[in-house]
Amino acid sequence: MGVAKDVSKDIKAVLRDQISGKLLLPLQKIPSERELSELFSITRISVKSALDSLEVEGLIYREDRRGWFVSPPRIKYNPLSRCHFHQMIRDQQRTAKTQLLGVKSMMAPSIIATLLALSELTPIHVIERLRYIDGRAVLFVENCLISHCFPDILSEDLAQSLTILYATKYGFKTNRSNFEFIPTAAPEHVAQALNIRTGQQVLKICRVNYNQHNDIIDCEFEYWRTDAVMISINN
Amino acid sequence: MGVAKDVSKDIKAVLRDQISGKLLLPLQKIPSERELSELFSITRISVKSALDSLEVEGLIYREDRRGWFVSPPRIKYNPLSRCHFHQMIRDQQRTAKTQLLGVKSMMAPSIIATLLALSELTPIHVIERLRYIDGRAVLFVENCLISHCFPDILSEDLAQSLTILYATKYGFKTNRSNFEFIPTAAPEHVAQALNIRTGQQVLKICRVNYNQHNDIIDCEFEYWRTDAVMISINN
DNA sequence: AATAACTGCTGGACTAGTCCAAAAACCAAC
DNA sequence: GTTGGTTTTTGGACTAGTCCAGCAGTTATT
Repeated sequence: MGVAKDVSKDIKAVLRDQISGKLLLPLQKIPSERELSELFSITRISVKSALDSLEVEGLIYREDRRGWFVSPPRIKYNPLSRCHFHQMIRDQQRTAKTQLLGVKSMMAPSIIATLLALSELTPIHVIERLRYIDGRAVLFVENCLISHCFPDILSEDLAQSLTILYATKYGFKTNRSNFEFIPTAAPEHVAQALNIRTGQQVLKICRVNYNQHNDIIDCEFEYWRTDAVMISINN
Repeated sequence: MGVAKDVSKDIKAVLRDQISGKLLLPLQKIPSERELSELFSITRISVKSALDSLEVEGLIYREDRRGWFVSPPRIKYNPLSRCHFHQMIRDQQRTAKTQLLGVKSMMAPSIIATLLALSELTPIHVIERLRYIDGRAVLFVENCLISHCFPDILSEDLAQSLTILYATKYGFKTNRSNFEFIPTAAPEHVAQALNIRTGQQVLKICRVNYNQHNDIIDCEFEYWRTDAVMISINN
């Protein structure tokens, strides 16, 4: 889309300034597109364009038909630390919440089968969850578990940390993981859950987990709102 | 921007299909926005919106006033492997090129000083380079070196690997590094170099390098075209 | 043969609207 | 007090154009 250059340079600079100057605080609402277009005497399309650009930058985010809001600071995600979601968020003085969206049991589709190194028709469980930080839905997670490794797991509370559940109920420790971080667009079902537009940018993380015997136990697809996270690695 | 929903769903699906079906090949040009708008009987704005969305997905990219093109496969970037850029690209059967954009010598601004753990006014060299994969500019790099650690470095060929230069000329080995990966928008000078629009999404990588004595020797800012790369970690 | 000027094509930026659907606020009826 | 419509507000999607600037290829000039 027309990305802000001349007319919208103004409004971008003003908003950026207001945000960095703490006049607009995290989670606070920004005036509506129509208001801004009147304030700056430009079309709503140009306003949208400027807001889009600030959104890419990670300064603001939109909620469908609710308005635009200032983004809170990014969470630091260290893939090398064996720390589960709630712990990580708590360590950064933020509050976390997990909501179970649904569970499906099915035969592993080919992409998943390849990732999990399954050679033939194998049943898997797919657990879909939505994670919140400070009350805002920022992460959609899809876990694919090899069913026979986790008998009876569906009767457990799946809103808790799966890593902990693996350890306590099955004696599995996540020994190592393979990660892939891919900036891409949100697929339909993810966009819907995160309340963003289909095709909007997200950070996709594909993760394959190995237990202490070096067996693959599950894989995970995470979709983060890009303004909510940064990857941090110290080695 | 209006992200593709109804009218533009069509055009998105068609292009996606043509690309995955290899009817449109990497680096190949897509029909112009005006042509597409006639072909699908929709406005150019709607076409733009659909193309924008495919761009976010990483399937296509634009070149200013030249047209839209199909993205080649992403490069896998493993931050834990001590492998320099040209080596990494070669290992993936692609061709790399580095172009020196310029060198500045200055006092470290506060952000850099903090990163490099400098306590007082310290001169640094800033080396700006542009990296190409298969002839396409995909990576803008800014290296900030503490000047007194690298006497006379400016007389060297700076288009080669700095890691290698550090080792051969100064006996420095990059022992470990801290990384931060941040999906954000391209600043003005980066956008210009990469030939993308200001404010377009990029993957920003901040990296601080330590030598074998555990001293910070330099820091680096990388800005990747998001469709050109994925981060891959195995541990 | 080299260079400068022209020209068409491309995306960039923008104006001025319209219609729609979801969310939220409001208000009246129960 | 709660429920259930109605109205208002908000962003989503779209139409139908305009003008501009950079790129590339051609043509005319030197």
